[in-house]
Amino acid sequence: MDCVVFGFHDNQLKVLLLRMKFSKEWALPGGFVKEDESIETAATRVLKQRTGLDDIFLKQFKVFSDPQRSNTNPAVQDLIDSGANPDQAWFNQRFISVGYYALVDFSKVEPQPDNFSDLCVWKPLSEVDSLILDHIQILNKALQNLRMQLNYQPIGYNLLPEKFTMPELQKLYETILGKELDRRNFQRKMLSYNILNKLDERKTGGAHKAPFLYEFNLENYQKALNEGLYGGW
Amino acid sequence: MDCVVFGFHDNQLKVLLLRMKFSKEWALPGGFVKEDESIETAATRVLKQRTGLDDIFLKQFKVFSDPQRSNTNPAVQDLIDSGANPDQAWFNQRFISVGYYALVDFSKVEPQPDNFSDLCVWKPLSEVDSLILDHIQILNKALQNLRMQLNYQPIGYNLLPEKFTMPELQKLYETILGKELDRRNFQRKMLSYNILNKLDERKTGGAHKAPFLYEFNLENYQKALNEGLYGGW
DNA sequence: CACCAATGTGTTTACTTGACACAATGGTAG
DNA sequence: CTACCATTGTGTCAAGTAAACACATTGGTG
Repeated sequence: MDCVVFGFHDNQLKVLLLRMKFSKEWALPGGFVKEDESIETAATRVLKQRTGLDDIFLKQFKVFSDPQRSNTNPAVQDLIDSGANPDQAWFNQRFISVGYYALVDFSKVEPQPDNFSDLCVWKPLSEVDSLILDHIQILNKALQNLRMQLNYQPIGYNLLPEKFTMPELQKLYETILGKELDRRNFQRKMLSYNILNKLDERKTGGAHKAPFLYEFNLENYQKALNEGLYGGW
Repeated sequence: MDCVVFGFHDNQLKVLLLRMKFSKEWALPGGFVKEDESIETAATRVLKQRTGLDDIFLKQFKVFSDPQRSNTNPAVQDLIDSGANPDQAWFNQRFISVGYYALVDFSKVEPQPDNFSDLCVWKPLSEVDSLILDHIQILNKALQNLRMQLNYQPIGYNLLPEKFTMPELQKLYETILGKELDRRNFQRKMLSYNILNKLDERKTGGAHKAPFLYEFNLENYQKALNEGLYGGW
């Protein structure tokens, strides 16, 4: 099980990455599924360890099962190094991995490396180049799925603080999509989904006119997650 | 790996099911993933055996990993019965299954039972009630995903013959959705996707006015599969 | 050979989306 | 303290899209 953890900060989409102790290569957070837990449970458990957070938005997006994806594992030395080693050959067998992506509130995460790594940090997407194994493919596929999700499901809860402004939400969308949107049309479209509650507060502090704060209407948000935003037919 | 194979016949959506030799319970086609193949390959291999077809539309939709889903396997007797048995305890361990759904041309399928089953037949969705293990949940989740797919991806290739009429395509949509659509609006919307080639032939034989035949424009169809039908943003 | 169910095609209307205008606000620079 | 201005709040208009509906055409059937 491997997780692509997305966070939003500095008007950038960032991913949580680990640096392997030995090879100093970068990797996605992940872990093995225990005998008595579901994969969801494993993902939740691992993410709790890496970020300190419970209740993370998690979406399973693909199983990676190419027989060649892991049979020569460059991280073997790290694994051995970290003491958890039964037998080197064990690590060099074929593994199947279920890919998840997670959306989290950047400001609430406290990154923690695991036993195989010495660093756990946020990296802007643009600065990610090479990762161990097929992790770069997992990352790309996660991003593709995230963009797809934008088209028919709501996004933002778990990625933004509880209260946020319309411009912040828009920036999030623009960042994920990689293009700019019209401010007024965005607001109209967003409001038409009925997943937002407009609050009576404004966000002060920034220069310029203070924008209103919004929060997600969790009931409708959840409904939209299940049923999709566009009826379609 | 378990597959929900959908076919369209008699204006009904049907699923391919197997009847277990011993317990006479119904099950989805499935199989184990070999050491040296990907899960896709395994699914393709098993479907080739069950249906005789290559090149089937396959979509991975969910991994089923509840630890309780299979640890008391009602099909154990069938497995033992069929000779392929190492050790009864082996079958009673915990299994994880990757769910796929497949869309096939009903008329081209030649159903073949596997080693554990004595029957392989099409069942209308409405007549499916109980299946072994969590297969009924797998089926329901597949159906839910199929309906979702209808909203943002084209469907029909693999489910219909090469040449088909607009009313046939509409019936397919109506069947999957479980509701009726306006004939004229359906046609306009469908044509606007640019995934159909209108042919100069008509389908004769039926009573009443002979409808035109269409075929899918594979290039655009494939593009629409990848990019989705609605830009969204 | 008239009938009729089903198909091909078009129109009208309501609604949605895209492009853009203008007033209001709240720090900031001078 | 005040004019300034980037940014936000709100609205309008035109173009495009979708829903509802009408009518002529066709090809077996009785």
